[in-house]
Amino acid sequence: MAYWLMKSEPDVYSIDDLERDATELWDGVRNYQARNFLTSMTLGDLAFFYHSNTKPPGIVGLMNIVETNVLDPTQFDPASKYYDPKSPKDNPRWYTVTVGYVETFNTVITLDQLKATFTPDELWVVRRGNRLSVMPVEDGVAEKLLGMAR
DNA sequence: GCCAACGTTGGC
DNA sequence: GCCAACGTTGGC
Repeated sequence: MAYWLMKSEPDVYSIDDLERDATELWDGVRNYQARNFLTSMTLGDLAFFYHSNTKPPGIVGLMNIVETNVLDPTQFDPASKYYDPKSPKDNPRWYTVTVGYVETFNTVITLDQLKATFTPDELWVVRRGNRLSVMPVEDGVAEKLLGMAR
């Protein structure tokens, strides 16, 4: 079982939205490196939910992966902001996962705390200028994060 | 295949 | 709202 970190702007989709919905198709990722991480996820993997573009940014909870290699339907929807007219219908570019709600942490693990605890090599989210929205988290780092959250 | 222009992300 | 970082696009 692997650990991941996935970002979302809470104004767009938050941990509270996921708690309400129970599961959600994680659509709209349009970056190849992030897509490759999504397609390498397996059932039962756990993912930290990170709120970006908010005050304070940080890890707010935990999700699990309940469905893998799901076609992202928004790539074929001209009305969607994630529409990708260059994605071939017979060889779609964008696959993702369905996530399930696991828990909301009692306190946000803020970006400041993350920077104080982990090096940029240990946790990519503290890398300067990092824009990747899906990234792996090493087991040891994940266990430390769970300890900080509880 | 290079690289300038452009668009987006995301912290501050 | 600003702007640094950086991925993508498109002209050549």
